[in-house]
Amino acid sequence: MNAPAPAPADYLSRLNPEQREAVETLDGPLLVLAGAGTGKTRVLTTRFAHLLKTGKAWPGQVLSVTFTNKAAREMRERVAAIIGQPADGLWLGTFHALCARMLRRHAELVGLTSSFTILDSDDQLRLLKQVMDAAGVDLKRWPAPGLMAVIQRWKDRGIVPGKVTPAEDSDYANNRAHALYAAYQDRLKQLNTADFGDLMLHVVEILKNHPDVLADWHRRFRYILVDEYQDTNLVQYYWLRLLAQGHKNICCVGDDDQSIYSWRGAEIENILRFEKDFENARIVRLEANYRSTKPILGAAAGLIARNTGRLGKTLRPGRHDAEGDKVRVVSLWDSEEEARMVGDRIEQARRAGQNLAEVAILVRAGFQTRSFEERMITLGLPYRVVGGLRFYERAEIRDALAYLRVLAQPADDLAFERIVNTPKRGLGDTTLKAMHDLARSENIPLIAAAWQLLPSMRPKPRQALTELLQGFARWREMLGKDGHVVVAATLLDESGYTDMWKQDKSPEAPGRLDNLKEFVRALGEFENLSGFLDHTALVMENEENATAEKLSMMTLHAAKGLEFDMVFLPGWEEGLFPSQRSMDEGGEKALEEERRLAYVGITRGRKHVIISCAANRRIYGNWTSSIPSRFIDELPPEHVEVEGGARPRAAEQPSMFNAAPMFARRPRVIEAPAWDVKERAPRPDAIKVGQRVFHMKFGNGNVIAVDDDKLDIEFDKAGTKRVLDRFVEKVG
DNA sequence: AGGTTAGTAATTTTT
DNA sequence: TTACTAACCT
Repeated sequence: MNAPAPAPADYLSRLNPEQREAVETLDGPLLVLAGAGTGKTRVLTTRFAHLLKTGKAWPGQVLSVTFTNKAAREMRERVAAIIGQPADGLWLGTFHALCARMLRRHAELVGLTSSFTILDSDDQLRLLKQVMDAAGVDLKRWPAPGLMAVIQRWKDRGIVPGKVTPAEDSDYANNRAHALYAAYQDRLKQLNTADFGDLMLHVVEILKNHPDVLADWHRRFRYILVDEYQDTNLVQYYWLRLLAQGHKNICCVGDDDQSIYSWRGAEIENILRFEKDFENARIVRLEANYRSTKPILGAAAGLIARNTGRLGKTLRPGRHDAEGDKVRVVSLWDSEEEARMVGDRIEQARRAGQNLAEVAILVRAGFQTRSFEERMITLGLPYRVVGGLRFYERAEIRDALAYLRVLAQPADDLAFERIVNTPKRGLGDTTLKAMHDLARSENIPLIAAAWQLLPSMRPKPRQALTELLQGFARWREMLGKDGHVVVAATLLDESGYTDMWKQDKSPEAPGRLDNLKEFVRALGEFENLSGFLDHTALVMENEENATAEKLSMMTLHAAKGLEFDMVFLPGWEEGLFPSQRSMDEGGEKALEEERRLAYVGITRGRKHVIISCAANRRIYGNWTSSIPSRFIDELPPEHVEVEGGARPRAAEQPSMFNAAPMFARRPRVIEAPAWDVKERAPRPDAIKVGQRVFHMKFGNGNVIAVDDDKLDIEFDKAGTKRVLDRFVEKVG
């Protein structure tokens, strides 16, 4: 380790000049702007190695932060390979895992003990409901999830209950949001628990208010590495800034063009402001892309150039073999035809030898996968849907976890409440209410209240409850001698929980029993119960058997960081993508985020990208017609090949009739108009307001507004719709 | 206490 | 269309 740095190190010679600069600039603040596919992970891990090889730091003196457990695991593996030993003692992990670790050491400074438990989102909501209920809030009028979102946003911004400024306040529940926030935080402390947001919030408070503690951490961490910096929220930024104050050696890697989580509290300003935040900061841009073909890069670059407020960065092909097919844009009549088109092309590609594991369908919203799933089933093409419910979020796993939590922490009211009547024991609202009342008035845990209430209960519930309480006493005793795995299995059997699913006739029941077996097995990988419980709270992920050759379907959000040979991007229609809802909420900023999402989608593809839009789509049971996404028009034509009737909308096309105000604001716009001129030029019999028309899906109606080729039509039967003029015929 | 039915709402979700 | 919740009945 102490060996002098070897001459031109071998691992450096494999890097391109900009990557090398990012690796070798070790001291001082550094922002690495890493475009998609430019070797970000390689830079991150090589930099870690370089820190060690140059003797600048010991492994334990480097703090490496990621967002996902997956990224943390990958980095850990690669670092372990570099240092030639298991990377166990390293400070490498997700923001939340690292904060949990720090908080365990200083818990008492924020009124917790070091054995605090971490709440999952389910528990958070139930607890908040109780708090609101106790405060007399009408939960129908003010649903708890709304307040939960407000509180989470506060926590994302590092705001503790006393510090809610009027500007940051919410009028939720008649201006009681901040009071309820305070009550919720009190309750969390009483239960010795922290929710996800608290992990960051508490640690930042500690570092802010206890200079001695902060100095300790400064002594420990000489170098800080941050991945996906564009996704950090304010409290994460505060945390990093506090920790970096000591040595100022902070290296943040990210891409402002891939910032797609603002709705989760991420502040793109963090990355945009980097140079101002950290004095004498350097910026290195990684722009050589080793992943995709030229047309794919050209299309992506042209699209993202429409965004304002970028740090600026243009991907260029880094490979010599980057020639390839143009990006295809296919327009179809309806969503069923779209699903057929995608299925057919995948089938065709497979016949040509394409590995299905390298094919993906990326959608804006989860529900869109359904029509593709149906299609793949009919065609017999194997697929997997990535995302959705994660292992530890399944009801049966949460129930089993709740049993174990009561075992480990009898005072865990939320867990006890969850399982007290699961399986059904005849203990309903009335019994639960009595327990709650007693627990609150005596200030004791629910389970203690339950013991006290036993004598006064009616025989039937009394017997059921006695059995459960004695069960816990017995299982807890077992824990000392039999080991946690045996106890867990016994507990699930004796409590009647497994029987509940064995008797369940629903088609999911067998799968749930399998999950429970897997759960007990996973438990065996941990030395003790509390280690396992921490893991499940922080590592909520699916372990995928990625071995099988299946095509993948997922949301664009879930696709960030992945790559495929062939990528389908369906549903590029106004309203769906960009999402109307987003734009209603966030305006121009939201539109830019949608555009970044489109950019992320296109840059997932190595060789083939197929974008499609459907003129008609069934949404919530009824047919809705839509027009192609503006993002289709924004693709540089020279990199795109259009199939079907998709055309750019005239508003953004140079023409004698519109002055195209958008061009004025956007200097870096595409020059060439050359789409399919033949198709759009002749429109002799333009439709006017008041014209009676017929539409294949909606029947007859009257035109009430005309916007170039888009018509607003009041249909006799189907209500008012916006459709393209080419789908209607004049009547009368 | 628990099951049934009617009404309503509906993105994205790294931890 | 579906999925979840809240009121309603047994």
